[in-house]
Amino acid sequence: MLARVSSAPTFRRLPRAVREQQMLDAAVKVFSRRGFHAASMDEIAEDAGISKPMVYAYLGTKEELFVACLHREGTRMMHAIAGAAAPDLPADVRLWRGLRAFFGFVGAHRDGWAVLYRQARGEQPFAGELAAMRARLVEVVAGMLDHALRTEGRQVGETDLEVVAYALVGATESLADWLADHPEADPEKTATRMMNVAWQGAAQLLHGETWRPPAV
Amino acid sequence: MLARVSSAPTFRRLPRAVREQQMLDAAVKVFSRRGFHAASMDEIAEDAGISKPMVYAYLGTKEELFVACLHREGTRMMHAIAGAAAPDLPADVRLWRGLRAFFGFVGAHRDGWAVLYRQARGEQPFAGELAAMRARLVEVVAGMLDHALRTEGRQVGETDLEVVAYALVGATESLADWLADHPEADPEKTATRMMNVAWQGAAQLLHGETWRPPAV
Amino acid sequence: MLARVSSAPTFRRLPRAVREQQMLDAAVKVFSRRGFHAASMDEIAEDAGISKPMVYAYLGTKEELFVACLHREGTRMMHAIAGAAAPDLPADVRLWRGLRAFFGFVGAHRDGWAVLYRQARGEQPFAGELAAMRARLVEVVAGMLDHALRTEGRQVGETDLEVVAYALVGATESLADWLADHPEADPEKTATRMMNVAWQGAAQLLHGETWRPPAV
Amino acid sequence: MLARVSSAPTFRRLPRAVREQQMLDAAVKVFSRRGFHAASMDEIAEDAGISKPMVYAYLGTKEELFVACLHREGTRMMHAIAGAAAPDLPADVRLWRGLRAFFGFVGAHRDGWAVLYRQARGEQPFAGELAAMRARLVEVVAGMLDHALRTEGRQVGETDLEVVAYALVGATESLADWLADHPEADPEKTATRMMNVAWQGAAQLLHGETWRPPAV
DNA sequence: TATGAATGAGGCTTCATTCAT
DNA sequence: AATGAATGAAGCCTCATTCAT
Repeated sequence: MLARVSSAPTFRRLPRAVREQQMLDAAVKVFSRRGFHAASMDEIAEDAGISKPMVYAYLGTKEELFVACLHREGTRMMHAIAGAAAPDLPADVRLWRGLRAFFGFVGAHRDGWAVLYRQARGEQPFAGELAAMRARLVEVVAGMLDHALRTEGRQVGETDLEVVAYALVGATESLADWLADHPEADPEKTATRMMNVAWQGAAQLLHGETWRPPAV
Repeated sequence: MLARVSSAPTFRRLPRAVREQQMLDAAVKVFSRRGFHAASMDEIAEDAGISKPMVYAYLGTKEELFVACLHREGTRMMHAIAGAAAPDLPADVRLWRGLRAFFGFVGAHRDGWAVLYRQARGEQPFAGELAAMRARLVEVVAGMLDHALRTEGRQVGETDLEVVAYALVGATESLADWLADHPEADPEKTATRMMNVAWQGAAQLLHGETWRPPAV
Repeated sequence: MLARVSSAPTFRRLPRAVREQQMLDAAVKVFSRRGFHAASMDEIAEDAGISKPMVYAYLGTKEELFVACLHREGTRMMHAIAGAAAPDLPADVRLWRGLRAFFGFVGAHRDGWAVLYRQARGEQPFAGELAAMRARLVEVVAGMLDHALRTEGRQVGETDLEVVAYALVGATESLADWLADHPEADPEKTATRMMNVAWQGAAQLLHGETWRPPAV
Repeated sequence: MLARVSSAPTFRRLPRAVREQQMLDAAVKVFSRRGFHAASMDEIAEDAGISKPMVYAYLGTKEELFVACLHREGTRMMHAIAGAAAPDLPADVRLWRGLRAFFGFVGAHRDGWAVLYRQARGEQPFAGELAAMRARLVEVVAGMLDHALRTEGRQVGETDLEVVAYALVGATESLADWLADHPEADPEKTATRMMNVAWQGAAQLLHGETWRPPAV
């Protein structure tokens, strides 16, 4: 009987950290392609090249897995932004760099982050995770606006600030969606457009030029 | 477990149109509360006080039912807006009235429209339906901007227009979400805030004050 | 083309009440044969000649199904006993008739009740249901003892009564197990034996002949 | 989800006998708390502070492990009883001491033996093991009764003896259950009560006072 | 000796959808 | 017109058990 030739390095039995990343890669891919509900744990496991029980052992429930995806991708995005927009720069520069980094990230992960994020908005169980992420963003943006306002010697109610920040974040998310749907679009150009809308609008507010509803 | 329920003495043999509205009411309610996937045809039928086969006979598949909901609620909203913002008014007045009507509608259907809409964004099968609705909105907004621009003797590339309109619509949707989540918030005030962001930003654009990325 | 001959009465589409009994019959059979855990819903459904979803629709979870079995069989047994031991008879006659009815029932359902009951004692989720049933029995027995004692002009502490009743019930259950495992054994004879142990022991107690631990 | 735990700095490389006892301790604990099926090898291994393959290497299959638990605890109990009830004592003294030792043991291992035993009664695979243990007990009790009968110059059929012994053992088990469920109860008092029921009842039988079913 | 990595198999449960009355 | 009865299909999750280091 011929000796069994040792098979080429098939890379079985990898350490946990590696497998976890493989799983998350697969999960992001499948969740993005199919959506949370239509995605099946079977497909994710198969795509990760591993058996289902391992996915459960390492990353838990389908929901927990989705949250883990959100977490990893969200953290990556946050890092990309934070690395670009240092807190000691002037507000407009920070905003611009932040936006550019954001759209750059989204553009580079067109089938990862943006789609994932879009899925999450509609599914109740992820409200918490998402709210936290968006809250961090809103807070940052509101902080920038507030800082700029104070520099101009002005001040605005907290709710006003929050709502405006919310609108800006919403507009940005909306453009991110748009970008994800238009593979040929240029992230930087999109960032510029958003900057135009955002900054010009905000600039007016900063200068006290408030629009008021006409007397009906 | 299917409980044995004594059938309620409801009115049988209603005309089809009435029954359909009852079903849609129930469907909107259940879809909003549970989300598309978590909603079950059983619950919808029960909530409508009717048997499942009737739902299928009248409104088809679960997906078709959801689309029907989207359709009815979307149409109602469009009517509300269109009725408020006559096309012969000046752009700013139209925008204001449109926004006010929109947020008024969302505020009045906090658990209907906004939630439904949010659900739909994440589910692939409804991309088409939603894209159509948003496209109509974007088109209207872009038209308003374009009209105003031309009045000023200026003109902007089509993509630019679309993207800005997209941003405005996105910001508005975002605030609609916020409104849906804050039952105590005042729709009119929210509309005012949105108007501030939108109009001030747009106004700058209209006057040619474009922000440009700094030379890196 | 030949007309399709109407198939012989295959008895599809039976009313709910009938199907429920069929399911319970199958469930009792399978649970008894395999034990709660080893029993599979698949086998139960197949044995009942129906699809699994119907079982869930009518009788709920596996646990709920088991409880339903316990309930039905327990109730039947209680009826058998109650019908035999009228409350206006003297205590010894009641006890005798009750025991005879009990062992008769167990003997007639050797693969139903006794086995089911035995399964239930070990599984945590059914503690409640079982405790309730046994409590009813213990209460009845204790009542009989108490009644007899009072007739003799004597009285015993409540805990004493409960514990003695518990012991009698335990002995009875034990013999029921024995009977279930010995298909050839005669229920009536077993009842007589149990009566001997129980009544003679109780009789002594009734006459105040208490055993006391010797001085160590 | 398998949490990433830094391995505790336990003592490695213990002698086999020690490790086995650790495992059995853990197994008894987990089986008692969860029941045979709900107990997982994972939890047992973790509770024993050891990896799963070791459990399999030392004690085999889950079933074998359970049997090993039953064995160890049962043997301990038997020793406790045997040590207390020397075979050369009079029957009543033996019975009393045996019962006292038994309930003392159960009381001292409320969450070990009694619960384990209760689990085992319902699970088919352990019928054999349990039957053996109970048979030994029944035999001992029957022997005592027989011995006492012969002392009185009387004799009873073997089945009669077995059944009566079975009833006594059943009553005792039942009270053991009761004791396990009532942490505040006093084992010695429980033993006294059982002795009353058992001995009084048996005593009558020994004296030939047999109860007979009335001619119906 | 000791363990982290890995999986085959199988069970429970749910749901959209349709049939027969 | 209307519904109770019925199911095929599929998904999540868990677990006992073993391999390779």
